[in-house]
Amino acid sequence: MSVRVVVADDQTVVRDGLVTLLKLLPGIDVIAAASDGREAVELVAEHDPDVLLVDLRMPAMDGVEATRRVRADHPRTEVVVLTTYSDDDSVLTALRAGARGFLTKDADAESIGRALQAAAAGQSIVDADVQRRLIEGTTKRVEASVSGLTPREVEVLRLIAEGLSNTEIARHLVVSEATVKTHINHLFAKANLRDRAQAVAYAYRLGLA
Amino acid sequence: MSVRVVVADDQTVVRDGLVTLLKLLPGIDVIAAASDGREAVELVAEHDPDVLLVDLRMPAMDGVEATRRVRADHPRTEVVVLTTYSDDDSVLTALRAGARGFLTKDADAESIGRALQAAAAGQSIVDADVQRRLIEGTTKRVEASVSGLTPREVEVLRLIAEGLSNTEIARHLVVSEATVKTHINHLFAKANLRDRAQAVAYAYRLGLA
DNA sequence: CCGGATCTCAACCCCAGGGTTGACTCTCAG
DNA sequence: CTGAGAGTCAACCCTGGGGTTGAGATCCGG
Repeated sequence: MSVRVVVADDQTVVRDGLVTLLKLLPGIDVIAAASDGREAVELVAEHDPDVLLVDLRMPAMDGVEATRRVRADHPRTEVVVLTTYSDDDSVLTALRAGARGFLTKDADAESIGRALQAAAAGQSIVDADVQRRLIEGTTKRVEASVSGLTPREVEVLRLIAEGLSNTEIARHLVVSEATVKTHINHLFAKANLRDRAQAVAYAYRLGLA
Repeated sequence: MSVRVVVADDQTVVRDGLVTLLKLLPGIDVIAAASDGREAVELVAEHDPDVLLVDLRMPAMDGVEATRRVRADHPRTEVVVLTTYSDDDSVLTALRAGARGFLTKDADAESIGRALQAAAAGQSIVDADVQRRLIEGTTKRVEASVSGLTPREVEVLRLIAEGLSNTEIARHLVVSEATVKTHINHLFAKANLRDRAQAVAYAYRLGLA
C-alpha cells in the first residue's frame, strides 16, 4: 500500500521538482500539490492523505500554522516539514506544533522517501542538527542583558510586565504620567520594541517577571 | 550499496531473530552479532560498520555506555538503540550519548530497516513517544490549564504573546481583523484581562511562550 | 566649571486597540 | 429539529498608548 502524499511549497521549481522526484519513488503517491499553506490545508481536507510534506516559509499561511491546523483537524495526516535552513527557529515551533519529521532541502530522494514512509508508519525522522538541538534543549537562552537600560527604565519595564497601565505606573512610582511615557519611549527605542505587549514578552525573556 | 550493520543484544532469541529478520531486508547486511556491550564495541572496531543496532539493557556494558564508546572511537559508525520500554529513562541518556535513532522492540521489519537506512544516511529516526518526550522537554508547562479558552482563542493568545499586532495576527491566521478582535474580546473576558500587555504576561505564566 | 546622563514634566497629534452590538454559518449534542 | 457553542465578519465609538518636541532640575566625572 502506497503512502499518499500532499506536497506544499510556494516555489514552483521546488514544488514541481518534488512532485516528479517523489513520483519516481516506489511506495509514494503524490496526490496533490499546494502553493501556500491555506491551499495545503484545503487539499488535506479534500484528499485525506497519509502525509503532508510542507515548506516552512510560505505566503498566506506558513508551514507552522499549516501544521497546527492539519494536526488539529486531521490527526490522521502526519506532517513532514521541509525547509532550506536547518537552524531556523521555527523548526522547533513546527515540531511542537505536531510535525512528525523534518528535512532540509538538500536531502536526496531516498531520504525524503524514507521520511515520508516513516511518518506514515508513526515514526519520526529528524535532521541530525535538529535532533541535537532537541536533546540539548533550549539552553541557548541568550543573556540579553538589561544593560543599556537605566534603572528607572528597568523599573518601568517591570511594571509594564505586570500589566499596569501608564497611570498606574505613574501612581506607583509617584511621578507624572508624562514621565512614565518618556521612560517608555526611551525603553522602546533602546530595546527595539513596538508596543507594551512586546515589552512584556521582552521582560519575561529577560527574567524580569 | 548496502548498509553494514552490527547487532548487539544479550537475549539470544531477540538477537537471532533480528539477524534473520534483517537479512531478509534489501540494502541491509548484518556482518556481526554481539551478546553484550563490550563485545559490541569490539566488533565495531573490527568491522567498522555503518550502523550499530544495540539493546539498552545488557550485561558487561549497557547500551548507553556502548553508544558513548562507539561515538567516541568510531564516529563513522552510527548507533541505533533498540529497547523494550519506550519510557525508559535511559533513552534520553542514550540519545545524549550520541545515538542516532531509537526503536522499540515491537517495531516491524520495515521500521527497523528504515531506521538503519536513515542512520546510515545521517538522518535520525525516533519513536513517536520519544519524540514527544524530547519536545516536551524543551517546552514549559503544558497548555492544559488553558481551560475555558477555545482552541482559536488559545491560538490568538499565543500570537499576542509573540508581540504581533491585530493586523499581523489576522494575516497569520488568514482571517479578517474583525475576527481577531472578536477572539481577543472573548479571550479578555474569560481570562479577566484588560489589555494585550496583561495577555502576554498571562500567556507566559501559562507557558504558552 | 562644564558637558553628559538621568529624571522629571508638558503639550500636541494620531491611530491601534478595546468595547459593543448584531448577524451569518457550521457543527454537534440532545 | 433545535438550540448552544464556535468561528467568522462589519460598523461604530472612544480612550489609552505611542511618537515627537522641547525643556528645567539634579548629579557626577573630567
